Amino acid sequence: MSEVGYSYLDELNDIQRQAASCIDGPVMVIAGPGSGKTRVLTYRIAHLINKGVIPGNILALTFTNKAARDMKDRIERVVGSKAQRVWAGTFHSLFARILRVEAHRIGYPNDFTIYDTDDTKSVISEIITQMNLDKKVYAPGVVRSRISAAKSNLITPKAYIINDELMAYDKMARRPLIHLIYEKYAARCLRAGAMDFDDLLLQMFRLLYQNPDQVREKYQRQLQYLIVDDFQDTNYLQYEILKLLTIYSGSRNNICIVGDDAQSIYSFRGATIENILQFEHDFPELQTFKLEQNYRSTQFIVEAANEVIHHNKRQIQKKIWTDRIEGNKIKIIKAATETEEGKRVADTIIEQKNRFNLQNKDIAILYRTNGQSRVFEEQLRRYNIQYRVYGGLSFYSRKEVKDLIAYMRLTINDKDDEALKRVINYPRRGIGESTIDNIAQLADDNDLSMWEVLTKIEFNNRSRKSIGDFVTLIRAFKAKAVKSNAYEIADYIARNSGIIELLKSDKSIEGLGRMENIISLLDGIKEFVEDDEIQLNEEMDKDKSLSTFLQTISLMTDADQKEENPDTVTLMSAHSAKGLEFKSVFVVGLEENLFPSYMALSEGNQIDEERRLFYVAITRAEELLTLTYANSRYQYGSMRYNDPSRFLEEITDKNLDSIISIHKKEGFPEPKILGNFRPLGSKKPMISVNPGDFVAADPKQIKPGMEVIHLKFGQGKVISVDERMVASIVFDGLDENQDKRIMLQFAKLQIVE
DNA sequence: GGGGGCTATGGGGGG
DNA sequence: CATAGCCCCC
Repeated sequence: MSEVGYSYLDELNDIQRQAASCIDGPVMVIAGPGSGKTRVLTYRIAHLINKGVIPGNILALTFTNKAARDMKDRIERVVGSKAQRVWAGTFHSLFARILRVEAHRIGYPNDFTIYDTDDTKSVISEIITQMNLDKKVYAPGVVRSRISAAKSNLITPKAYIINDELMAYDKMARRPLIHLIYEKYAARCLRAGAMDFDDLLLQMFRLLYQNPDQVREKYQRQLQYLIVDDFQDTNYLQYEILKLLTIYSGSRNNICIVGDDAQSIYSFRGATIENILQFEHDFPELQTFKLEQNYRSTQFIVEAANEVIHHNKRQIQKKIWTDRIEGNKIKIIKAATETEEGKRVADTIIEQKNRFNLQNKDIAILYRTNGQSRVFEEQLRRYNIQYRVYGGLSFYSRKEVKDLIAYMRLTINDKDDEALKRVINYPRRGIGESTIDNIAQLADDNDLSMWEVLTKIEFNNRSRKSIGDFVTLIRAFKAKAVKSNAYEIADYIARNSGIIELLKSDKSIEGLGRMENIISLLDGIKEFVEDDEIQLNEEMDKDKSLSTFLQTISLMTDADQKEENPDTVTLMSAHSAKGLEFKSVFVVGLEENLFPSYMALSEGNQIDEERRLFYVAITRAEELLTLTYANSRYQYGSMRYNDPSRFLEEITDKNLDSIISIHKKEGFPEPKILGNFRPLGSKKPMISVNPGDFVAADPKQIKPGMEVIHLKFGQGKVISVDERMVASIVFDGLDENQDKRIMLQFAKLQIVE
C-alpha cells in the first residue's frame, strides 16, 4: 500500500489523467461525446491551482455561462473557494467585462450598450430606408448575417470592398451595396456607443491589437493559462484573439483547446473546423490526447451514433466505444400527424416514468426548430407532466420587459438611439412617427445622437411641449441614477415613466401577465443588487450598477436562468442540448426538410452539419433513446408530407428496437411489433404482442386477479386496482418482485380469457 | 396622431 | 399559421 493519499487524479482514466496533468505548452484534447471532457477540464484547472498557479491567471472559455458556473463549482470542491477567482465564462461575457473597463481606449464609452439582434436589424433597416434601397432585395436579416459573417472573419468595411469573393457574391445576389450598409452600420453603432454581439469579439480584438503596450501586454500577463472548451465552435475572429493573448515573445504557449470536430454545429455563425487544423499548424509542438471511451451511453446508442457519423467524410479519426453493454435498443415511433407524434411521446414518457422509475428531469425532448415545442407542451399539459421549454421567446425579449429595459438603457447611455426610439412615445405622449423620423434624420445629417438632437435643437412644431417633457423625464432618471443602486433606479423608472400606470389600466389576462413580468423584472434586479456571490475578480465583484445588470442580461440565455421547479421534462432545440445529458432522450420531427432542415438541403453542402447535429442530439441519451417522425404536419398554413429523415436509415437494425425498416420507395409499413423495451438490467426476453390481434378492454372491467396483456409489457397479472384507477400489475417478462403501476385511463389492456 | 383590419410573406440554429 | 407592414378611417 502506498503512503501517498487519495488524489483527485485517481478519478480519471489514463488518457484523461495525461490530458489533465500535461500543463506546460499547447495541448489539444479531442473529446468524443460522454468521454469525461468536463471532468478533464475541471481536474486540469484544479491541478494547475494545486501546482501553484494563481486562479486569476487562468482563463477558461466555455460555451455557456452556466457551463462556466458549474465548472467553477466543481473545481471549488477540489481546491476550495479560490476556484471562484478563475476567469471562466463565454467569450462574449468575459470580453464584455474587459471592454467595460477598457472600451474608452477605442472610442466607445465604458458604459456601452449591447445591441441585440432586433436592435441591429432595426438600425440596418433604417439605413436601407435612408439609402432608398428595396427592402425585399436588401432584407435586413440577410444583410445582418452578411455583416456578422464579415465581422466574424475580421473583415472591416474597408476590407470588405476590396474582397473580391464577398463583392462578387453580393453582386451575384443583386445586393452590391452591402459593404456600404456595413460601413454606415458600423458608424451608427459607434455613434450610439453600442456594440452588437460580434463587436464584443471584434472590438476586443481591436483593443488588444491597437494597444500592444497598455492593454495587450497586461492581459497577456494576466491570462497565462488559456483553456478553450468546444473549440470546434469558435470562429476565425475568436481564434485570432486567442492568438493575440497566447503568442508573444517569451510566451510558454499555455493554451489547451478541447473539442470534437464531430460535434461542430455552429458554422452558421462563423464557426469553422479549420481552426483545429490551423491550431496544429500554429502550435507544432502541441500534445494531442484523444478521449474515446464513452461513459455516458449504452452500447446501442454509442454504436448508432458511430454508424450515423460515419456517413460524414472529413473527420478526425477516432473510435468511440463503451463498456456499458447492457441496455435498451433505440425505439422509433412513427406517427400520422404532428399531434399524434406529441401524444405518443407523452404516452411513452408516462410509460417510462412508470417502468423505469424516471423523474421528469431525467427526460428531454429535442427538436430541430423551436416552433416544434407547442404540440409537446399541449400533450404534456394534458397529463399534468411538468416541463420547461428552453429557447424561443425568453423573458427578456418580451415586449413590456424590453420597454422598461429601453428606459434603463437610455438612462445609462443617452446615445442609444434604438432605446430612445422605443420609448420616446411609449407610453403615448404625442410624439408621432413623422416627428421621430425628423429627429432621426437630423441626427444622421449632423452626426449626432437623437438625444443630442432633442436637447440641442429648438423644436417649433406642435410636439415641442411633449419633447420638452420627455427630456425632463429622462434627465430626472439620469439624476436618480447618479445616487442610487440599480434596483432603486429601475423602480423609479418603472413608476415615473408611466409604464406601470399603463399596464395597470389593462385588466385583461395578458395585461395582468405583462404586469407580473414587470414586477419580476424588478425583483430580478433587486436580487442582482443583493446577490453576494463572488464574480470573476475583486475589481468587478462589487459592481452592482444598472449598467452591469443590463450587460449581464444581454448575454444571458434561457439556460442561465435559475430553475423554479427542478423536476421538469426538458424541451429544447438540439443545438441547446449540446453538453447536456439525460437518461431518456426523444429526438422528434425526424423528417426530410425538417431534420435535416430544408435550408440545409436547398443550400447544398450543409448535410454534414445537420448530421453532426443529429449526432449531438442522440449522444445526449444515457439509457433510452426514442426517435420519432410524423408522416404529415402543418407547416406554414398547409399540410406537408415529408419522408422520414435519412438519418433514421443510417442506424442499422441491430441497434433498433423491433423490426422497423424504412423503405422510402414502398411507403412506410406499420412496425410489426410495437416497442419491446426491456427494463434496465433485465435479461429476460419480452413477450411480444401483435397489435393486429389486440383488443383493448374497457378500463372499468379490469379487476384484481385478472390476466391481462399490455402492448408494451406483455402478459401479466393484476394485483390490485385503487380508486384513482391505478392498477398494480406483475408482468411475466419482468422482475416478479417488481409490480408496475399502470394508469388504467391511459393504458390499454386486453383481458386474457 | 392613433387604431383597426386586411394582405402578403416568411420559412433555422444563438451569443 | 403567424405577424409585419400597409392602408384607411376616425
